[in-house]
Amino acid sequence: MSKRVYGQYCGFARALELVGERWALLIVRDLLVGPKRFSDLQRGLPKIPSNILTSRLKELEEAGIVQRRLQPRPSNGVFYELTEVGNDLEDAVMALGRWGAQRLGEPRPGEIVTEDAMVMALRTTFQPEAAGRTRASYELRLGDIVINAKVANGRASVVAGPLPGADLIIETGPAVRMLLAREVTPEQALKKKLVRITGDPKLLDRFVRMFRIG
Amino acid sequence: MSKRVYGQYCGFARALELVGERWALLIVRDLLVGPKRFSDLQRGLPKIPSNILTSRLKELEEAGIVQRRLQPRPSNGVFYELTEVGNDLEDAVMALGRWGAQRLGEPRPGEIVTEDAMVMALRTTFQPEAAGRTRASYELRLGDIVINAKVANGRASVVAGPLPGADLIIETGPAVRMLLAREVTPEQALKKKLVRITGDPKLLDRFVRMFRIG
DNA sequence: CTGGATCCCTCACGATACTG
DNA sequence: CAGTATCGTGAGGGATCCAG
Repeated sequence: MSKRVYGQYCGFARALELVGERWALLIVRDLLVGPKRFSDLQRGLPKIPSNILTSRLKELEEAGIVQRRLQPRPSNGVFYELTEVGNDLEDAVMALGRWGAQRLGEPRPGEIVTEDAMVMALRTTFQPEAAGRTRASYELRLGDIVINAKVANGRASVVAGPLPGADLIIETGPAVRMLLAREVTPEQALKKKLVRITGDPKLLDRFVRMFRIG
Repeated sequence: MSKRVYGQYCGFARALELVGERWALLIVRDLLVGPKRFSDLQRGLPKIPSNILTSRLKELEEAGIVQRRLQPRPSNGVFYELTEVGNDLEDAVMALGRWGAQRLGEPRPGEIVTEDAMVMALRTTFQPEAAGRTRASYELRLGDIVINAKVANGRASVVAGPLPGADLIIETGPAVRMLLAREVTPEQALKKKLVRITGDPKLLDRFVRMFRIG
């Protein structure tokens, strides 16, 4: 990493030296959702070669962004988690994600959706002002990916996994992007079967007001 | 660029595909300050090989982030400027710059400070809440780099160049980082001759309250 | 199974030189 | 000024192998 240097005394350049390498910020993105083991990261980043993952993790660890933790029992093994410094990258990751989401377009052949990406996408698109005093919980299903979001007090908590008792269950696919980007209305999306819901349709209206692209 | 792909249908991954290549975001950083010609960019990024600059500019243009403009007279030639899409990267650049500035430390041997980097650094560190109703103008000199900042209505306009009639002139060097990071107080900085001012010292206190790292 | 290490191959990157 | 041309290197990609 010491060779990949920009030669500028500048915070932004320094940031790129630390996390600008290929794959590095995607690893951070997944770790922002929660600690993970090596193989979890591989699953979330199917196209990363294992040697690259190894060296990125080592670099991120040396940079003080990630730390290894030996899990006791059960589930012995090594876990990787963000340090506080690493967690501070959240703002930057969300800002870039927000920008990218606006230019996402339709999925390209072979592109996959992962659980962590979806969690971060929802966190990224959350609009606190639009939430107001809303209090609602959602379970969002995309294929076999299930995540959930709880909105309260103008904040959203988005994590992986199902949420029994959610106010609304939304079943959808990659077309959910069109919904969040308001290229279709909730009505249209339901009619065109881009989404299927279990619960009060009004909660879907609220959802697209609180989580949106652009 | 089409080969350097992450295979994920995710806004953040898409963003990295568009601007994640080495040097790309540094070019964007400089263009956020204003349109530039090829040689201006080279001057601001002394370590970038010209062929790399060429191909990055081409990629950024194809991605709709940068546009070439043929300048009529005077100063015939090609100018590069950000499109609106490119300008929308400002939030992300500032967020990353803010993170990096906190881990900047002391300059490494051979590291340089450029005008554009300094302009963006000041924009990045501006804290609107701390500005309040302040109305002040500053000229900041680092070696032969001169930039200026005007603060009014809770907003700061930071651009390159001198500002005749500025309320305060601050002459300093890379040690300005310690000041913005509040590792030294303005008093100490003046006493240790890390900065020299022309104008009311109270304006320096205001300055470090409005522009700060961390 | 997890958590890597090792090998090889290729192409993108980087340095330098040169040109319309 | 605004780039090409050329060429060497090494990081990234992909497969395979191995230890606990």
